Amino acid sequence: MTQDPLAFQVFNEIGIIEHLSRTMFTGVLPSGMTVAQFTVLNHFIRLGHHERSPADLARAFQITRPTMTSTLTRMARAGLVDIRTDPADGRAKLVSVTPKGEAMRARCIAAIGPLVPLIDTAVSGAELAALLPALQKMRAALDALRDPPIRDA
Amino acid sequence: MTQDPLAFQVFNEIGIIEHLSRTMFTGVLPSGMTVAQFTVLNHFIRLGHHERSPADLARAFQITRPTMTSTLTRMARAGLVDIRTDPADGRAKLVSVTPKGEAMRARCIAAIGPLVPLIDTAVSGAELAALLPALQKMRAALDALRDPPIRDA
DNA sequence: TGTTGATAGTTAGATATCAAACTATATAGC
DNA sequence: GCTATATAGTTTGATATCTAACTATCAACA
Repeated sequence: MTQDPLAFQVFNEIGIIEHLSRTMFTGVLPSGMTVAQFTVLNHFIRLGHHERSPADLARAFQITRPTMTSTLTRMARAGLVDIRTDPADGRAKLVSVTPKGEAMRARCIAAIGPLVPLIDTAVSGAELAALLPALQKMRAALDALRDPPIRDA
Repeated sequence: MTQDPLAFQVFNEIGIIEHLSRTMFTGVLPSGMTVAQFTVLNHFIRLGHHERSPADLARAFQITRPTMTSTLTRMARAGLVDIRTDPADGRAKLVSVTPKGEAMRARCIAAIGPLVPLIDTAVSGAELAALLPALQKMRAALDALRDPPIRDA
């Protein structure tokens, strides 16, 4: 039962929590919305970005470019983002959030809000506060483990 | 930047760590193997189970039955598991790991082994030890948040 | 015994994700 | 200027995952 290295036990718990929280979030998001798409919308608005290239976004989220192409294509089809070719670089494109995308992000935030008190009943603020710095440190350490250190976007 | 509720920041870090660790694991697994399939093999062998129904497995991993059907179908096709109809229940099936499946599990364990010292350079054992109980508690609390409390298989 | 509701498994269709391979454009070096 | 390498984006084909809907079987109960 506990024959696993400590690290694997930790990763296992993290995997389960990730799965539970993702399911919880997805369940309350507006129909058709996904965590991945919300994350893109949220990234722009939280950081005040206007335009970003798909490659920038892929790096920021640590996903591959093909994955980003896929998600952005769907988001553009749904009218949540605009994509134009970068006038300064023929290879690149520039993505921006449409008003519809901003409205969708607001709807998602509103939908997620009620989860906070629910989570508070399950996990105390003190526990979360204690966990956060340890997780941040671990994330940074694992991040640095990968071959080419990548800077955030 | 830090306008998110504490819980969301924690979930965000957990999501990133999950992604990094999954990528790391998948990268060293034998070609064609996935974390999901390894998890099934490991579940049987670690717990000493002989036969389990797909529904049992789905419950144990907190995934839906269709997902389990999909993964088991591929595993059976690859010769890693055997699936037979349950003689005692016409609806159910019984899954067992084949010798080939056991060998594959051993190969995966061997492949994952070298990751341990690598991870140790990034995260100290003390940090992991401190994290584990907090994560276990959080996982249990989130688990209990879901509607019908489900007991482990 | 026969109907009703619960459970098991599957199929269909969707999204996110990856690796591999490909095209197009930029940049560096000679 | 030209070639070689690097970077951006896409396409293809695979897996895992979900929800919705469907079939089959079991179990409970009137």
